[in-house]
Amino acid sequence: MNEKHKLADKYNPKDFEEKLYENWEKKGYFKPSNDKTRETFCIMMPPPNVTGKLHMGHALDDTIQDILIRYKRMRKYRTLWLPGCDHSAISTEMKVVQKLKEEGKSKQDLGREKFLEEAWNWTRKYGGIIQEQQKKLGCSCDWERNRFTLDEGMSNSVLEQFIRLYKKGLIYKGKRMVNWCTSCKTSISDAEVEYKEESSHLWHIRYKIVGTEDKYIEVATTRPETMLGDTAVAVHPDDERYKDLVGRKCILPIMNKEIPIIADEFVEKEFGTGCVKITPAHDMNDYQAGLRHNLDIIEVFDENFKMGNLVPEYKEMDLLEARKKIVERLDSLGSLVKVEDYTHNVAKCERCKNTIEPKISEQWFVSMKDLAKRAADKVRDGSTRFVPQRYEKQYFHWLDNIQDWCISRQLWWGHRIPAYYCQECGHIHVSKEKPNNCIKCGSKNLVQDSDTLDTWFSSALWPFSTLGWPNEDSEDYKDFYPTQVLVTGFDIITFWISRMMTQALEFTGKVPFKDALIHGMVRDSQGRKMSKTLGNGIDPLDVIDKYGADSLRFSLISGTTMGNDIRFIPEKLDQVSNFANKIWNAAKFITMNLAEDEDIKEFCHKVYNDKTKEYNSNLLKIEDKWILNKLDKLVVDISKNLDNYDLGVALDKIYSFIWNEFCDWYIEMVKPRLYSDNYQEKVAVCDILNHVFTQSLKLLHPFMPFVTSEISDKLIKYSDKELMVSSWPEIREKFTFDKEEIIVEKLKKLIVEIRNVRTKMNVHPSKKSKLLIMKNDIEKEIEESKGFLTKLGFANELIIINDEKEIPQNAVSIVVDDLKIYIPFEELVDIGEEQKRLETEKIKLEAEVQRGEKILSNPGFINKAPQSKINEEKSKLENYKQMLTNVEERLNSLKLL
RNA sequence: GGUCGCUUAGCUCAGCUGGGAGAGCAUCUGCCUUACAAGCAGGAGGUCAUAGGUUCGAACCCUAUAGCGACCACCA
Repeated sequence: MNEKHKLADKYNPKDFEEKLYENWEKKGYFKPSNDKTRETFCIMMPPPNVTGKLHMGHALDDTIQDILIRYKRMRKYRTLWLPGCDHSAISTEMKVVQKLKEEGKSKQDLGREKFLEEAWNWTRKYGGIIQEQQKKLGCSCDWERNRFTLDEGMSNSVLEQFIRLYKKGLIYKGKRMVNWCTSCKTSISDAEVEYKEESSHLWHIRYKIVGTEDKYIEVATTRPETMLGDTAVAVHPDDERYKDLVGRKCILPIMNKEIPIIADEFVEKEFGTGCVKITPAHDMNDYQAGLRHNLDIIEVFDENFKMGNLVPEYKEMDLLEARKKIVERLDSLGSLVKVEDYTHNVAKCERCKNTIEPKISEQWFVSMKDLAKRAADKVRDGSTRFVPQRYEKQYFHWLDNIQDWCISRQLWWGHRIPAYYCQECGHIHVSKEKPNNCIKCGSKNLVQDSDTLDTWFSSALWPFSTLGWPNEDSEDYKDFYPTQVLVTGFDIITFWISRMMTQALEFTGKVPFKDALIHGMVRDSQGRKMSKTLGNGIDPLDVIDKYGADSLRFSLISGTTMGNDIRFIPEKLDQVSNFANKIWNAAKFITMNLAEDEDIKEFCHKVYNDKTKEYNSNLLKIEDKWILNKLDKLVVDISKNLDNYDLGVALDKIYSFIWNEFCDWYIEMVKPRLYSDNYQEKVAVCDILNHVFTQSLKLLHPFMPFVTSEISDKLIKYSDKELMVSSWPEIREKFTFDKEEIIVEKLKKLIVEIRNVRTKMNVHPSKKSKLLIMKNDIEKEIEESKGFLTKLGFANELIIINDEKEIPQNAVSIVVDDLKIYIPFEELVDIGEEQKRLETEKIKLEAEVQRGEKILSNPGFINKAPQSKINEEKSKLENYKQMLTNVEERLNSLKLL
């Protein structure tokens, strides 16, 4: 026996998963085919953080992509799944800063050059861990095309992008109020801010109205320390309470300064006292109001967000401490009216969770309005499609309300902004290389902007920069762009999808992908987010280690719908293990029964002709035709599901085909032939078993690549192709064996009935009896199916009878449709029980008949339902009537006994 | 406040354009049947959140309500 045929005794994923992967990679199976006549199918992997580790979200994302890629590869598309990593500016920089801090050093101590060196070292050391983990998951991506957002090519794309946008006037520099992370010390975009509820207080402070002795205007604030920088108090223009105060002035306590009382629509009358203090330097709304009313902007804090020098007493004081002091002072001045408890949302940095402060600073922006409109239109006209469609609303909402995109970050790790400032005349040069002289004044004293670009600025180019853009003649770009589908979570529709769309349309004139496939979030078994703080995260690597990658993949896909969140239920893993084990055992059974090599070579592969794609009917028994027909239909179904991204449905179908049809029925049906003395028949059975099983494994392969390959590659002796590079089963338009399928389904029902009757009569399985079957127009098929009918019907003999006279007087009759079977009564133990059983059945059948008659007498149904439906109901009714008659007959015959 | 989603068996979820309620797990009964006890064969268990509407017919379409969740905006 050839070594290749041997499977291990038990399913143990550790024995083969890693080996298989290495082999696939070594053989170059992940690379796109060289056959350029084939249609291409390309997915860009959303680049994970280079510093990241694989979590369940990635596992889901990668599994979905791998399924699609493997499927299309087997469908003989020229598939490319391009992997890569993102330099993830803030989080990497944070980690390196942290490391330096532990060594007692700071970023500034090192200087930019050294720091970057340090960051690169760090990246090389810790980066790429995630890619090793993706390999464990079985991701069949082309590692030779692996990209990193900071590599040379990608950096060049980014420069090109910046310069082109700048020259077009779409990038500008401006002074704006931005979100400033006080810990990362950089601006961040709106999308990177998250809000957290905190309990605090609402301080009511009164400002004395100028020209009065004891009239005050009362404001409510959560940040009393900013009052030093107030430049106005605002009320709503329609607020009757304060109407006469508008235009007057009040006195800012502590500062003893007169500030105006203004009216502005943004004030909500119902909130607090209806009066707002305006601090343009430290609040987004106040800033806007300040611009509208031409107010002074007075900064209260210094650049480190300590108190500034407005009141020398507070200089460099911590903000919270200053708040305390100022409140005390206001209290002593009699300006503090009351303090309320209050919970409100505080802006936090998404990355470092520290406080965000609004800050006015000079930043680079991309003007988004026109770009956004184009991006939205391309989804509106269907060029790019969201799956599920409902997510396009989120996309539209974002783009229709777009703000300009702040792209500069005060970080070092990233793409440095290619802007050079002349130190003499201040002229800004934007170019890839540093110019030698200022084109305006000729000075050689040029200094590059110290800021870097937002991470998403480079990610926005991912679908085409990875393929060689801006070189539009590059082979990959020509071959694979635009890509087919982008797979990602709904959380980055705004961050990423919308930006890829805008940039792709601007630079390539095409949408970057046809479909945006959006999946949900993986949650814990109680539906909570997996998070470090809760400690409820499940490490996919642990799962792989314990259950194997296939099990993890299965548990993430089975029974789920695209776009909905997924609860990760550890118990599901047991289900998969059982399934894998089931397949494993089926494979063992088939290998075990395979005839010797020489004979196989002679006989096998006659049942299915690879070239004509036809079955050789002469060699097929009825049950073979049944399973083949089912298989053919399954192939069509699953292909359709996969094309529509209904992965969960597809997986569950193949699962139940393998288990419930192939294993539970077909293998059992075929056993008598397999154990028979007719050698030729035996080999034919092996051939069909082999065929059906390997075709099923192909269908399962995208979902569970390892176990299917291990089995198939060891089982299929006659194919040179390994499973992952073999062809998808033939998708047929017509099914050859519909008739046989129907007959076998009837026989199955019959067998189930026989077993039921026996069970109900407490007949032990080991007890065999005769079966008599009434001759009808499918006699030939019955004859053919004698083998399995006998085995599964617990019979020692099956006799076809022609005449009712041949029925033993005391026999149990079982009727399914037009099939009638009789079991001699002597084995039936308890007549009373049988009578009871039949009576219950009679009641059921009577109900069925009633129902059928009711429906068919419904004029609405008869007039409006489709004819096929009506016919269906009619034939059902006929069947039930027939069954009812039979039951009644049997009851009568029992009574005679 | 705006938008969207979810509510189906004890648990976790399917249910693909309206036509007799499904799977896995759990539970119960009977089986060590020579691939598999990680198994086989059966059973029980659901007013499909609630209330209306459309329809001959609704888990599915429409309208409201409730609970849960997400996203966006705002939160002085």
